[in-house]
Order: sequence, then C-alpha cells, then structure tokens
Amino acid sequence: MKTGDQTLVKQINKSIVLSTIEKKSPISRAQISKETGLNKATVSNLVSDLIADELVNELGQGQSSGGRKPVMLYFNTHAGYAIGLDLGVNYILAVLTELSGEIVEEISVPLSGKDAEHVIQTLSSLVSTLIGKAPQSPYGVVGIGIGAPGIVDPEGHILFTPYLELSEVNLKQILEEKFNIPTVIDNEANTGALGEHLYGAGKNAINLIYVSVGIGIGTGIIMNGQLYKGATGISGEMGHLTIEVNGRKCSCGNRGCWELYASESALLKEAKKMELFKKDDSITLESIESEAKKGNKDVLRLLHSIGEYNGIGLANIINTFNPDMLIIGNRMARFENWITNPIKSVLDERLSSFHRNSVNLKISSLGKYSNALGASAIVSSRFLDINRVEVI
Amino acid sequence: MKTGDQTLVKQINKSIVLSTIEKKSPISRAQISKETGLNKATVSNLVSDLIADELVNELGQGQSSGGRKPVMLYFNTHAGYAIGLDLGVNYILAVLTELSGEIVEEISVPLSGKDAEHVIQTLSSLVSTLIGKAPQSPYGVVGIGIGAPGIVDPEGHILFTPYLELSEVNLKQILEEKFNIPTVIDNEANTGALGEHLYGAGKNAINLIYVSVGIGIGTGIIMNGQLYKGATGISGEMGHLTIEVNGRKCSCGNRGCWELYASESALLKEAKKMELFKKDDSITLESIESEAKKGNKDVLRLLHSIGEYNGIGLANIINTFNPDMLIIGNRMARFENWITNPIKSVLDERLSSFHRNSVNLKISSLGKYSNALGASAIVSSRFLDINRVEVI
DNA sequence: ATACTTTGTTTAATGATTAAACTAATTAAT
DNA sequence: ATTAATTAGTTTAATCATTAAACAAAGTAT
Repeated sequence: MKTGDQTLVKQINKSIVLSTIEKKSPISRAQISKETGLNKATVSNLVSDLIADELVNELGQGQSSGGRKPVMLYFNTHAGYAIGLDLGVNYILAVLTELSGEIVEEISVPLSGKDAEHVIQTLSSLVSTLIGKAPQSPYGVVGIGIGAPGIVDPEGHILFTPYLELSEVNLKQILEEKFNIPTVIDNEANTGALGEHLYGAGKNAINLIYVSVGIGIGTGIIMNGQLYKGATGISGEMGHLTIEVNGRKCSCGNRGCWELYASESALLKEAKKMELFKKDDSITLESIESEAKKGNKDVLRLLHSIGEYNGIGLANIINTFNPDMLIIGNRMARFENWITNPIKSVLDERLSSFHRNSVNLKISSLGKYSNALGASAIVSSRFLDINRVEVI
Repeated sequence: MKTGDQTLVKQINKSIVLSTIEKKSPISRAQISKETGLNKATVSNLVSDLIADELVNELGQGQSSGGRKPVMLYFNTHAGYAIGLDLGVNYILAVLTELSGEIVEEISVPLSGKDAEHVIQTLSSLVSTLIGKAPQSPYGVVGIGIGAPGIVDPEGHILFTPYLELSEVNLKQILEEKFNIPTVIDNEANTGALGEHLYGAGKNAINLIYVSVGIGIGTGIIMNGQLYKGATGISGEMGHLTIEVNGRKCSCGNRGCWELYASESALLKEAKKMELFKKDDSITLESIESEAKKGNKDVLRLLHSIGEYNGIGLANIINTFNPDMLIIGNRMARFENWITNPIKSVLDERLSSFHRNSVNLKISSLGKYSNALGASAIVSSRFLDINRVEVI
C-alpha cells in the first residue's frame, strides 16, 4: 500500500518547487518560498538537488527590491528531450520536443501502406531520425509518446483501429525493445486533450473535454486535472452516442450515432451528393473549404447543418460533464468560421439556463500539433515525475 | 499551497490504519503492519492515537497462530453518529447512522406542502428528533447530509428544484445556524451514487455510474473512487441527453431528452393512455406493478418498451464512461423483473464488442436508503477524515 | 558611514518512520 | 516439565525532512 514517509514528503515538495520554477522562471529561492509556503531553507535544499539533477540552472542576478540581489533560477528545458508521434490514418507527424513542450524538430510523412509492418517500419525510422537530431543533453531522449486512432488498452496494445491494420499489435513493447526508451501509447483523443490542457487552449481548465472530430468523433476527458480513461481504457466514445433512436446503422452496432451526422465522414458523404462535386471524384476537405470561402450557398448550407449536429452532441457533453471548457480539435477545427455560429445557436437553444451561462467553447489552439504534443507531454511529465497529469 | 511535511505523513498513515481497521476488523496490530507495509512500531503508535481518539477499541484476544495471541482491534462505530436526509418530492426519509453506515433510527414522513418554510420546518423537526435519539457518544452527531432533487451548487444553495419551492434557498446555512452541526447538501443522484459505492452494490467498483430513474433521470458519477461534480456542480444531467434530434420538447429547453422516454414520468404518461387505467384517475406505480404481476399483456409490453429506452441511454453512458459498473436506482428499480431483460438485449444489440463484454449492470441494493445513506456517508467520511470519497 | 532590507545559508530542534533489539506470551517438541 | 521456536507488541536509537531562528552576504537609502 502507498504509505507516507519522508521520501514522499520530499517528492511532493521537490515536485512543487520544480513546477513553480517551470511556470514562473526566472524566479529566486526567496520568491519560491513565498509562493509555495515552504521554508527558505527547504527551498534552498531542494533547489540544490534540482541543480545537481541538472533540471534547474542558476543564471545571473535579478533586480534588487531594496536588499541583496536574488539569484535567478531557470528550468533547464534542455535537460532531455521527448518524442511525440501523431499516428494518423494516412500520415504520421513526429515531433522532438524540449521538456517544456517546445518543438525542436518535426517530420511529417504520408502513410502509404496500412499493414502493421509498414506502419511499424515508418514509425521506427521517424524515431531513429529524431533520436539522431536530439541535441546532446544530460538525459537524452526520455520517452516516446504515441497518439493512435482507435482503441488502446492500458498496456499499450492497440485493440482495434478502424483504418490501419494494427489490431492486437503491442506497439509499446515493440518500440521499447527496439529503442530501449520508455514508450506510452494512448488514444488520439486522449493525447489531444492532454496537449491542449498542458500547452494549448485548455491551460487554465481543470475539467475539460477535448472533442476530436475527424473521420469519427472521439473525446478526451480531463477531470479534476486528470485524464480519465475508464475501467478498461476505452472511455470517451461519445461519437457513438445515439442521437436518433431509429437512425442509420453504425459500424459499431448502434443506431443513429452522433458521428454519423457530425463528423468529417458525414460532411464528405453529404458533399458527394451535391451537383458541384459530382464531377469531382476525389472530393476533399480542401475543396470544400475553398468552395466555402468562395461563398457557395450549398456548401455553406451543408456546413451550417454539420455545425448544428455538432452542437447537438456538444450539448450532450455539457449536460453530462458540466466542464470548464470544451475544445474542438482534429480536422473539423479548420471549419471554425462556418460551424461556430450554428454550434452556439444550438447550444443556446438546447441547454438549460444553468449550463448555458457556463459554456466555454474553444477551437484547438495547437491545431495539427495537439496529438503529438500531448503524446510527448505524457512521457516528459513521467520523466519529470511531476503530477501534472495522471496517466495510468 | 499544499506542501508536504510530517503532519501530512501522519495523516496519511493514520487514515490508512483506520480504514484498514474499519474494513478488516477484528484485526491485530501485527496484521495491520503486514497488510499496509507500515512498520510495527508505526502501527502501534498510530493505534494508540486512535484509541485515545476513541475511534478504535481493543476487544479481547484472537487465535494464536503459533505464538503470542494478538490483541484484536475494532472500529468504534459508536464514536459518533451521522444524520442522512433523503429529501424527496413528496416525502422525507431521515436516518441516524453509526459511523459505519449502520442505521440506528429512521423516520419517514410525507411532505404535504411544497413551500420553503414548510420543507425547512419539516426537515428541522426530523433533525431535532434524530439528535434526541442519538445515543450518548464521544463525538455526538458529527454531521447532517442531505440528498436533494434538482441542482445544488458547491456552497449548498439549491439553485433549482423542479417540484419544491426551494430555488435559491441556502439550506446548508439555515441548518448549520440552527443546529451548529456541519451540513452538506448534494444532488440526490450524487448521494445515491455514494451510498451504493460505500455500502451497496458498488462496493468494489471505483468507476461507477449510478442512474437515478425517477420522475426525471439523473446520474451520479464516481471516477477513480471520487465523486465528480463538474465545473459548477451540475454534472450528470444525462436525463437530458438527446436521443431523438427532433423529438418532443423538454422543459429543459432541449428536444428528445432521454428522460422523456425512459423515466417514471414516461411510464405514467403512457400508462394513462391505456384503456385499463382510463377509469382510474390516480394511476400509481403500485397499480402498474400489480397489473404487471397479474401478467397484463399491455402493461408488460409498456414496461418492455420503457426498459428498451432505458437500455438506449445506458448504452450512451457506457460509451461515454466505460465504467466498472452501472447501478439503476430510484423508483424505476422496483420494475427490475420486467426491465432487466429488455435493457440487456438493447445493450447487446447496440454496444460494440469491446464494451459489451465489460458491462456490469446492477440494480440498487440499498433500495430506498441509497440517498439517505450516501448523504450520511459524506458527513461521517469528512469527520473521519478518511479520503474514502472526495467531496468538494 | 550608518541603518535598514532582502537573499540565502547554517544551526539546532522537532517529529515521524524504521530497523533492530527486546519483552511477552503462546505453541510444539523433546 | 523443560526447552526451542514462533508470533505479538514495545522500546531504543538512528535517520531524515522540515522549520524557526540566528547568521552571513550583499544590496539600497539617507
């Protein structure tokens, strides 16, 4: 059982000091003491440790406020590096980040094949490249984080991906054996939620729902500052909430699932029916967006309707979670200009007054980086042993 | 900021020792040491404290296992008492419990008036009576917990009750001033969830959703062993999930809300349309149940359909939370025999295989006591300072 | 030059846990 | 019946993290 002792006390306080420096650097020992309530002596001790760990640097003196000048402390964001991988359906985005989440290298490659071997091969080669590009540092590459589509269990098995042939593959184990670096895999909605929570639009929200609207719709749930993953790691399948009892049959087995009406797939499917695109066989989000920009009435009407359907599901999420913030991410985010208003008017119409006033709807601020950054954040947080996020 | 020190360490360990005794009594110091990993000396010290606090008793010797006989320790469930109030729409159920949750007194009264004064008067008189009946004990009545219908904010204001005239009333403050006893108010779905989690069907589940199906439908959300209340304390309004986009208008402003199809109100409304009940003006759940027992085909068909609609919403909950357990409580629970099968077949039909296998559906095991016991548990837990549940 | 401030370190005390030694009480074996 | 072995619980001394208070260092203000 996890009992208390002095080691625990020190861990807690060291963590507090480190994250204070992370958030407020440059900062002096005296200021840390005032902000945290820890004794000056305690802060001095812990800072010595952190300097020995190379996680913190002393860098010059600050302004005097009527007495001795303070020594300013900085978080050593270059103590190590983390790799974050956004495993998409037809691309992989790989980033190498500092411990602060700053991107130092990024590579994006299309994913031509869908078979396990090809995917693993591509991932590995990206990881190799990024490891090679990581600058010299005390700790090197401290972890590999992966955001994957589909269902991932707590052990890193991908149980099921609808579009890649990775079902039952234990990516975590494969990569750990290959590179001997701690590896973590999670669903893309979860990594996206973490990315936005730590570095993006959701920085100040402790209860936030990240809604990844892509081919399907998935949600990442952060409550009380912790990622919630459910009993077997497959919570957040809110794309499969029934919004029409006798609606169309969904591949999941259910009927009338939200994502059948509000996702990228729904948008493309409806667009294909339009005269405008009939000639064009390979209809894309780009072409839809360009038509919207031109002001094509039919396209605008379609986006309006998709927006409304998004609003209906978002109202469900608000009624369920009463979150501080909702963040819409993934590819639907690019239609921000056309879907925001219909979403808001549906929320106004459908929410009770108690919920209506507390709605805080945002569009992903990290854009295509939410997943990769969230994935890298999981492993750098683990390395820093800061309880910024709870990851099982 | 909440920093670490020796006080914290002692709090943590004392809490661990006390809850070990609570769960496994009778138990010896040596066994506690083995189970928790704490040193024998530490356990002895903490147990001395707990005995001085009168929270633990030594009571006789246990069986030797080849050496000195152990001294058996018991949790002193009579160290204090807690009051739990289930504030219903037309009744109040009040219980006086031991610290273990054992009921020692219970009073149930009908609620004739709906105005604030009458409700407060009735509550106060029940509390007075129970305080009078509490046996002599070291700590007396340690708290008053209330489970109320409607929306309760974190400060104990009832923001809105659909059926009582208590909107904007600060019950917590009123009762605390009157009795000078710490008082906590929460939504009935939350207290129900806590009751089942601590004493009922959900004892072994750390991720559980309690679904209170009464006049409306509310849910109590327990995740990672903690009650989740949302940004402003009004999460869990899953009765208002849209299951028919263009369905009937609901009083909440939304359309096609789940509770319009699956609640007690839906059942009564449909029953009223039946020939059988046309003569009878005051149709009740009792009469419906009695007809079901007689095997009335129309009633059975109606219950089957209500069960199916319950299943549809429960599938939504499972897709959202992937919980260890779902518990159906409140008045719909009495129709267990007729709704369980339709619920299960809907779940089988509508859930993806990953969720289907992990479904754990139960009916409330505390019956009418879930709320009152959950409410009393909040205050006794606070008193014991055990982190059995997180309550804001 | 002097008094006052602020920063950071040193010192001694406090207190919680713990390993190890010890006492107490019981069983099993000779 | 005596002895050895075992288990329960306490005592003792050591360890270690925090802290208040004293102190040293380095500045500002008058």
